[in-house]
Amino acid sequence: MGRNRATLADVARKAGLSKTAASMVLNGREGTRLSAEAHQRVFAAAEELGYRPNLAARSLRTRKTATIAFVSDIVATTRFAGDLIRGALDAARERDHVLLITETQGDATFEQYAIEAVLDRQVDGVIYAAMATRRLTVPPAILGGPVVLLNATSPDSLPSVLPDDERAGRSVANALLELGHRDAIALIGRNRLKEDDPEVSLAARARLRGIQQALNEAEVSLLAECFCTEWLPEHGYAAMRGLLTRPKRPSAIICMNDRLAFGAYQALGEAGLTVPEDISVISFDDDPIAAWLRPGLATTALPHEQMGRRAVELLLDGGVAEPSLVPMPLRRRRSLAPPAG
Amino acid sequence: MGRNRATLADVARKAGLSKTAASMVLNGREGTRLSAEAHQRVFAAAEELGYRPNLAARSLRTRKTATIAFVSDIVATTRFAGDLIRGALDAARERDHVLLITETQGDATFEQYAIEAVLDRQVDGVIYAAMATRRLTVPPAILGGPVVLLNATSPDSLPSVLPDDERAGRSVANALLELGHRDAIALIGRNRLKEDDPEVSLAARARLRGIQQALNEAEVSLLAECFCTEWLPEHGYAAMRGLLTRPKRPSAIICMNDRLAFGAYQALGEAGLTVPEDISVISFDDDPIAAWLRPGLATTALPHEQMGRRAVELLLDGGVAEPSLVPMPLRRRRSLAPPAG
DNA sequence: AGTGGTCGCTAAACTGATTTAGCAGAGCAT
DNA sequence: ATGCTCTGCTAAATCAGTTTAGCGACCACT
Repeated sequence: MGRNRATLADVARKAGLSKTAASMVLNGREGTRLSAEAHQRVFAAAEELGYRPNLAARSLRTRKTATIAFVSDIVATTRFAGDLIRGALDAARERDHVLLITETQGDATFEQYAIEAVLDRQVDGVIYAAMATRRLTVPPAILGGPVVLLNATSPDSLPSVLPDDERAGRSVANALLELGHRDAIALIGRNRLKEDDPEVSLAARARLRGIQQALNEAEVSLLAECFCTEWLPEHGYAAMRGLLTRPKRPSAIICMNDRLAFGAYQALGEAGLTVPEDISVISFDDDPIAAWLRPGLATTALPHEQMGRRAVELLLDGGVAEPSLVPMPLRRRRSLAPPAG
Repeated sequence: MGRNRATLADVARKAGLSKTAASMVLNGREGTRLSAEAHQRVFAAAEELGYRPNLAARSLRTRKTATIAFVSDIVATTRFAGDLIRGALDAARERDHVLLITETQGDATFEQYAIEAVLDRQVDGVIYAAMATRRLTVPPAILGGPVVLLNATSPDSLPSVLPDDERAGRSVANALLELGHRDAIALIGRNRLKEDDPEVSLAARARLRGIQQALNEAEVSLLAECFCTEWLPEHGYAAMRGLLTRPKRPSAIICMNDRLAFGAYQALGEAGLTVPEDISVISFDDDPIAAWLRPGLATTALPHEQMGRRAVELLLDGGVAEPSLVPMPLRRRRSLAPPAG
């Protein structure tokens, strides 16, 4: 890979100057008293030789690598991970940095390995990302340098980036209230484990809190709440079927995520009901499937790209210790309508 | 990040030996005549000091970084990318390597930047990956070192990894033939552009060829073929609606990917038809949605994790120039049944 | 006694950058 | 003539490893 590259010494020789001079010119050092002509000659020589500095040599000396580690539990394999990484990649490129990606797969041995691998490579900082928004404890080994938590918080009060699920909860509830839904709103996706254990999820609790705040302000209470052991389509399907056996049919459904909503759609379709004429549906995440459903599913988007970007910004540009909340925009699609009758 | 780490000199001093001796022992060099006792002392000292070599210093000398560049057009943001990356990550870890990830976003400037960034970091090799299986030309700059194409081929006859779409096409057609479908099989997703331009897609042509081979062998011809401008749910939906207006209703549908099949399901649902009793459906990709559909969608899985793994293996363990085809396993799900009546 | 070979180990060069410390020459004042 | 400052530049150290060349002690053989 790229042998015979020109070195700084080559550039200096060609410019008829010392390595010191060449180094200073190319790094744009202030306060050196090198002549304008010397500058010219160095730039010309570097250009002509296609000089690119050897970063291994540079970082040996400076202890900077212009490289950020992106360590995640399992995020790189999630449907959403791409956006997290893309945002980070973009922000890193803008700052002339590059991303070293590793995955721990939630396994302590792998984590140990990943941490050592990135520390050995002298990365300038670590982004520690989680798949599910949650609280976690970071391995002490990486605390020697800058760390930003992505989609996670920790007891160590490190800078962190989280989606603003609580506000998203309010948006979702308000979207229904504005359309006139009041006494027949049902919720699919309650889950004690997710709501109570911050190491499992922070999103469930925050979304729920947001929804309840908005409903309380409007003095509305939920018609029904369905508990689901997981947030997968099959659970949304089962919950929706359950709701349809009740005496009073809901006018609108809030699902805790899009996959549940997909399941709900399936149950509604089988029951011969149409969205949104018979029932409105709204949810969270903006999974790609939300746009594919017929009609399109209104939802609040997890701003993964923004979050990845923000994490890099906090890491390189410096950031505060309190969590940085990234807004989740409401995607209005055709699954919303005023209540029938 | 990791200041005050012990250096080789520290280890050597503690062991009462020279840096040379310490280096040789720790690298397990054969043919040095260092005593067993010297080995002991070095290992003990390294262990005690928690010594980890500085990789910048090492690679300055050896020109090896134990780092692989994963350069993709836009793959890192696709739903499937995660698996590609995970496979590569796993294989890399097993070989004590790490992945540097960049994206070109199909933009020449970004590509230039990405290539320079990875070459500057002296990576040991490059995996050049594409989102859609296709032919492409790799930037000459990276040809100085080992390169493997992932999900792509190039005119340069570089080692490459591709899914075996043609065989998948045969599996798909055979699955239907085995169930007794013959004269009422329809195909959704023909697309001249994808079939004819290898720089757009290699998958479309290969899948089609496989399907036609299997049908020809059974002396069966397709009832209908629907052309789609894209392979998105809405196009599958439209195509399926079109098929249902014809005099003879198909007994089975082959969709060129799962998103089309999802659209087809939607149209079938609206028409009050059930899968698989009225119509069987089978497709390609094993998008997560295939498992979420009701009934589950039979499909041939893109073996992304395997492919990522294979790419690293070819890169580090050496590989041949002809494309390495990775089988696409058939996922049998409930969307298949013998033709009605 | 001299020569050659093996054993166990080390000094020093080398990789390619950054950075510190300082030198030669010009200009000016005393 | 001397001392001082300023300008424009460079030699050499440094980072932390790997690698080359070779040294001294000991033994065996002629």
